[in-house]
Amino acid sequence: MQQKEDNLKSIISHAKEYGFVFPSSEIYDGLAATYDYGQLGAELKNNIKAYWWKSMVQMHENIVGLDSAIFMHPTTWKASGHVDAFNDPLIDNKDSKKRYRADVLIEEAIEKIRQKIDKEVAKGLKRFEDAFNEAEFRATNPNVLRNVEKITEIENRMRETLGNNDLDGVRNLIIDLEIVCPVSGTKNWTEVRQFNLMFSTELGSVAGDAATIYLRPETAQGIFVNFLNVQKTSRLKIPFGIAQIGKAFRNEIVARQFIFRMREFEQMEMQFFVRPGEEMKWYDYWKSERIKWHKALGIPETSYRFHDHIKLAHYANAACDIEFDFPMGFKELEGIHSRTDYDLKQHEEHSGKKLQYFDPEINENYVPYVIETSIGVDRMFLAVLSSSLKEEQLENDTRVVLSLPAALAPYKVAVMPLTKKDGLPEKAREILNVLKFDFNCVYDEKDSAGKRYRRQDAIGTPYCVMVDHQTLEDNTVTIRDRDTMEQERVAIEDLAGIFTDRCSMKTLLM
RNA sequence: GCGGGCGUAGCUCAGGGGUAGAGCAUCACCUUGCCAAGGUGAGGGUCGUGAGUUCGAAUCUCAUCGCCCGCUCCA
Repeated sequence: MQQKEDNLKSIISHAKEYGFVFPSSEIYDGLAATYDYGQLGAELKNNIKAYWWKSMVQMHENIVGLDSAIFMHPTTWKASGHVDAFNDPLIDNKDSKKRYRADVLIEEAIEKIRQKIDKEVAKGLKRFEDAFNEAEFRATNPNVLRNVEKITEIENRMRETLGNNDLDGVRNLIIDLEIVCPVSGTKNWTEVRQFNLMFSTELGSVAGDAATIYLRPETAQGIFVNFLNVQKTSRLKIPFGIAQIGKAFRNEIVARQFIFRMREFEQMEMQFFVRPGEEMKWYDYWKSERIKWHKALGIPETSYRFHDHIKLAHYANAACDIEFDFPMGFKELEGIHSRTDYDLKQHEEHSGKKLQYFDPEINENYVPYVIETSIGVDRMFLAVLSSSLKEEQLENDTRVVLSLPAALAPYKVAVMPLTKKDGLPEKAREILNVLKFDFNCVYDEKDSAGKRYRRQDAIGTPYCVMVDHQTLEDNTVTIRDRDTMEQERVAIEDLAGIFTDRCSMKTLLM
């Protein structure tokens, strides 16, 4: 574990030192669990997304892309179940360690007062028997009135504090009511925390006139609400898929472990619509497709494993994760879920619109079933980065090398002149100016050749082109390989072809 | 949320009441010219932030923010 801890630490500092990932707003001491991608991180992240997009959208005739808005109609989240499932103010009792819904505790306290009133009424009934007028008693008895007033006051406070999201107010109410934990019997309460996974904001700039809307907690719903739009305009027939890459936001209680769990993160999701009854076939298909996508990167296969869900979410009839061996152990990298027709049916119900497909093959209308593949871009980034960063023992020293899959590397080629004179820099720039149309290249002429190689090793550049004196004579250069450290001499005119063969996405997709 | 550890230069860290340090990195010049760490010089830190104690705080105290780990939570 110590080893693992050190691994994550060294990844974090390497990521910062070379401009992959910075703590966000660092000059203001940072913002919890928020990170910015630096100059190299942005390249790597873009390449990861490009690999996914190419493989999912452009390599499949029956999958198309989508880019839906982060803001969605609030009813979307009612339909998806997110509003109800994650909207509770919770409070913990420090002694019993039990967690309660704050509003339920208060309501129970109100209920107790109600019972007091009922007792009072029962007492009155006993006393006056037949002459008892309950309505009048309730309207006049001082004890009852006092308790009714108390309830009204509590209810007002509860409505006000919960409505304003005034969690301290909710806690004060619990303290004032002297509510005790049913288990421990103590009043040793934590703060009240709003366990709503969704971030909310207001649409419309006029206060009071504004509607609360949410930042999407998953990109999937943008696909579901556009299901018919896409299907009708694309002429796609079931089975077909809609893929999307985009930001999602979850107000996690504990966001941690570097970029593994952030409150703002990016997802790559694909929803595959199938005929009901055929979902398990496609579920298995996508399980094998997705693991293939990962394994094509050349990361050791032992770094991956499937984890089948035993307890299924309310919407799923089968689900598994692809787990990756991160520095902190095997954790979820991608989820593959058979979501049934739950989402589309929910949206039909809440919108009143039919979200069905007419299947000409069987001459039937139905709500399609859905297989979802959902992978976190940031997690994929961490997976690639952590599995690539190595310290290698050489004969007389060590080198830090980031053995990124060439197609994902920020720079594909570093072009460098052996010396800063004799026209070598000019020649090197000439080569770079041709290559840069097809490959992200970097130029470096400072320090010794060895040192420059090491610098490129540290940022994962797979190839270095060295321009030397022989270049001026016969238009050949050497290509130095990051992983083997070996060099080969090739003609300048062959460079583009060689790098295409070795660095393009095609190498991963074949 | 609880418990533990930590915060000093871009990175790794030393220092521990009396004017801010090292290695690497960066920049300039020289040297060398195919696997880093040759020479000379330079830049860079109000020691996470804020209060307090003190003649004096990076150092002691408190609070706060942030990071890492474990538990918890989430799925």
